[in-house]
Amino acid sequence: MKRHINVELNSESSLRLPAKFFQQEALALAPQLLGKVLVRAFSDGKILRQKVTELEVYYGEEDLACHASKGRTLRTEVMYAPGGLVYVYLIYGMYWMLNIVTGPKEHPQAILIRGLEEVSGPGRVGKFLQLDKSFNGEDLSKSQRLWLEDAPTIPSSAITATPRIGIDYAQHCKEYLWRFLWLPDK
DNA sequence: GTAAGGATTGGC
DNA sequence: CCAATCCTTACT
Repeated sequence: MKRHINVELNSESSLRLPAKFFQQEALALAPQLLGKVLVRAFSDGKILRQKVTELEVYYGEEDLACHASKGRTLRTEVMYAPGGLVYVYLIYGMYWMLNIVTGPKEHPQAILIRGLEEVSGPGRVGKFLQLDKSFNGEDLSKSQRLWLEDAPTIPSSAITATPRIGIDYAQHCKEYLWRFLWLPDK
């Protein structure tokens, strides 16, 4: 008798993090997101899996470094959606930045994925995952090409917080310790 | 319509 | 140090 051994198929894995996980407030979610597995599946069957090692929080219209500080525009609209969607935008005309929208509806906030196990730098992350404009608004709880899977929580002793990178214009907000790094050997 | 500048990177 | 490269925004 034939048995059902292929219960856990790629994108249908029970490990996939649900929308609810991403609907926590960004600053509470950030340390939990470190160590989670980012998965990118291609139409030819190839799959990339990398743990998240570095990220930054962009929180609310009051945060001068957050794109939502410019108000609600076509570009920032996705950040006003409930957590679990992806915010992708082009910077310096060449790099696609991967952000995860967090928090409840109408509370603009997102987490920028700056580094993976074998990929350093947010521009390189986008290139590695072959992201483009079509990923903006992608639903991580349903997508067949990009999602996150659960993994053990990183102990706080292995997490370092620093100011965010490249936001010198953000006045007092540039001092916030909203960049989080997972340093496994610390 | 037009111009300025950016959540970056790599090369000189 | 600075060019690459183009989208979004804020002006006129």
